[in-house]
Amino acid sequence: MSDRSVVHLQNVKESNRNAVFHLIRAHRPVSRSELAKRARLSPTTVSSLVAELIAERLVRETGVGVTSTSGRKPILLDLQPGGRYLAAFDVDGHGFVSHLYDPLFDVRSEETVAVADFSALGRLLADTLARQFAALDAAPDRLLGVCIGLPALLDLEHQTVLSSTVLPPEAGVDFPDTLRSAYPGIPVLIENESTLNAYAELVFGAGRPARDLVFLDVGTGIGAGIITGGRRFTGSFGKAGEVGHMTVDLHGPECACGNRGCFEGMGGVPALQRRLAERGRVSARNGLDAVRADLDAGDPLVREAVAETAEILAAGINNLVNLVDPQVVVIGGEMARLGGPLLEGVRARLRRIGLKPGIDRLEVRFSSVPGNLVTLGGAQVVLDRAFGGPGAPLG
Amino acid sequence: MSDRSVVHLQNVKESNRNAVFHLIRAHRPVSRSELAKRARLSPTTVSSLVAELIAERLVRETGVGVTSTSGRKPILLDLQPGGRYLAAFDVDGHGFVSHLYDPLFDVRSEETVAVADFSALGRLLADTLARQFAALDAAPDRLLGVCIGLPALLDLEHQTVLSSTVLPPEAGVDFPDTLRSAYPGIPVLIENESTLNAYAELVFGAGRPARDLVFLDVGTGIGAGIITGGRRFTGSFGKAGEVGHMTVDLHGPECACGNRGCFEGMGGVPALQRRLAERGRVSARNGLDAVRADLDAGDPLVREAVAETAEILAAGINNLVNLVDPQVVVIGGEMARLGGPLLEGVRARLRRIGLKPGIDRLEVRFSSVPGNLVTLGGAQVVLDRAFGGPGAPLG
DNA sequence: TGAATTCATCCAATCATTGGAGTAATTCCC
DNA sequence: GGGAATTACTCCAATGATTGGATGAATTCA
Repeated sequence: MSDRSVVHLQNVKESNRNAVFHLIRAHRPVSRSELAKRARLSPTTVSSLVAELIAERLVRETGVGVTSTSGRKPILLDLQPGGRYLAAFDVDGHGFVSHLYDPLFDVRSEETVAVADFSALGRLLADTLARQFAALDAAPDRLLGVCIGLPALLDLEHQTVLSSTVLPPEAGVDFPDTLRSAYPGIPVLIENESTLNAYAELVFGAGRPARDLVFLDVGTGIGAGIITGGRRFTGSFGKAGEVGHMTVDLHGPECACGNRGCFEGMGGVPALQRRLAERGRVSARNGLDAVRADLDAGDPLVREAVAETAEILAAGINNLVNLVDPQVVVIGGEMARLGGPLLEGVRARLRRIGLKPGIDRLEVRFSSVPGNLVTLGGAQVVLDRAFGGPGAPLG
Repeated sequence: MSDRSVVHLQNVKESNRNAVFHLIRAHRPVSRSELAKRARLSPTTVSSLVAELIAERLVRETGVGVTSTSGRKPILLDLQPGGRYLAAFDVDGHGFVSHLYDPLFDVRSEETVAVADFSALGRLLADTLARQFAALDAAPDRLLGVCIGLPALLDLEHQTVLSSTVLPPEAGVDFPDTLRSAYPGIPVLIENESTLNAYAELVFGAGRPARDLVFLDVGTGIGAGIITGGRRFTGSFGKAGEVGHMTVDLHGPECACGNRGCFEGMGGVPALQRRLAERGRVSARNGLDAVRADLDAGDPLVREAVAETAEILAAGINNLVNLVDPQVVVIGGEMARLGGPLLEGVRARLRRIGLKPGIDRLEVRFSSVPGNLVTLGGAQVVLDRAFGGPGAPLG
């Protein structure tokens, strides 16, 4: 660890190449000369680094730009669509989605696979990826890396799966290694699903750019993905964000975990359905769309039940805000289907109970990113790994 | 921000010089040859960097070592005691302590100042420092930096004081600037007191080294200092760790903040005194030493009251553990005077309510660092700033 | 006493960035 | 329309930092 900070000369070039890549991504299309100014590198250096990026199929020249004054027009550089690929899987208890992105984050290939036998998960992931590459008529050395998004407890330092309550037990913990041996030399990363949700919202989400963000996944259970200082944060044992069993009511109802007044026991979807049932408003379907309809129709008893849930959620959010102090909290999961009425309830309650004046600067919203948050976040993780993004190091 | 990652050639040397400094600090006394192996730098480079460090009075040759086998004996390098200084203040509502450390973290000068007129705080800090340097007969260019530890809300990005409920209002927010103009060119940093407590425990604390740690200051109020991934964490608005008003009991007693069942309202010292009073066990003195005595004497009613407090504390700690997932939680503040009986109560309760198996790996203890945690942490912050430690960058 | 070993330094070479000269392309202005 | 000015990019020699190999110094072992 202590020798991490040592800079070996060959790293300098790589580091600057990555910096130039990030600058192109952030300001595309952009000229060499502008890159030199932004990076504070000499034009010579930028030219040579750009030449490398072009040779690696990451960047291309894309025409000429305009100058506000006189002088030669700049050659604009942009990322090369379809030049290299970022693979990301979104795995759940039923199967997985595989997305192949290019560095522009356009989906170049998509496949959804229902898994019957999870003991073959590793092979299925590898085969799917191979199929997708074959369909694109691209060589696998065009792959920059793979990220597997998982609803599981992970040891990120050793990149191993510890356990999961969502995946069938026969999935085991070796499937990332199966993928690794199928693609030797290509980084295969694993990351927690909630964390990827949060990361995708941070990187691709609307609103002002944030460095600290919490994604709250409210469904049957409640889990959180946490970003602090622009980095994915998973805690020392990989279980940061396991907020479901945070105590919000010492004398509340008993939870399956043995404690009382757990956040997910009182704020999750089952608790809402219980509140609806108590009021004689049972929604037969599992989904909450019917509840949303009742809500919009103005049913006062349904409103009451949702308002109670909003209060619980606000209390839990307030707890995590007092601890993590993010700029943005994103609410996702099944509960988000309740839409505006729920969100407004949470916001109003938060304004009442939160610490002033910080609470007024907090942004609480639903997801604003189109597409699959897990694979988007996963692709960004792969990009970070390849080009030294904020969450990279370690390697 | 994006041009941060660019490596300019002159940074390479500085970065490696810093790496060598850290290695000397970590493995002292140590030879050039061993440094080269550890840093994976060539012997030549190490020699030249060490020569610079010696010229800067940071390092000195300190004799010869032994080789397990044959061969020339190595010249051992060590930090130079009293060569350069790290200044750190611990400011509270009554005055401040000033400590001058050397890079070995030996206190070279200590002064305690009671402040009558806080509007002159900046000048008092500067004068105290000048007096200390004069007494040491050292030039102020030997100062590597200053850190002011404050019980206040801070904007660390702009290094400004936002507000404080502990400091008298006449202290204002400009006193760091007064110090800055008194010592031009010397970095004057500010940092939150709780965060420094946590940082000092992380860096100097006993037990296995941790990368994620929470320091819980339990007194009249409850505040937390948080370290994640070895970095001081203060959140986006500087208020991370304001756990005092975390809800632990939605139907609990009303708090001054307007909510019910706040952590500090139920787990702080006043709540304990209330519990004692309810049982006819009033400790007249403010301090908890008398309570500790009753506890040790085996008074069952006092034990009961302390056990209740331990349960509340465990619930709050469990909440923050589920969110931040640290390896270590350190309990400090007035409440720590209750010693073992309280700690055991908290641990036992945590084992019952915490998520398995993670909770069994969590270490909960009192402070294990002798000396002033705030100035120790502050001195480390100054060192980080000067030599690119984990929490440094930005500059 | 000599061979082997380890530590540290000197020196020429290497790698990456830099500054300046040189070329290319475009606008301004006469 | 053509020259001056301006901006973009590239070639080339120079600079700064690290490196590898040779050299010298100090020590142990046989």
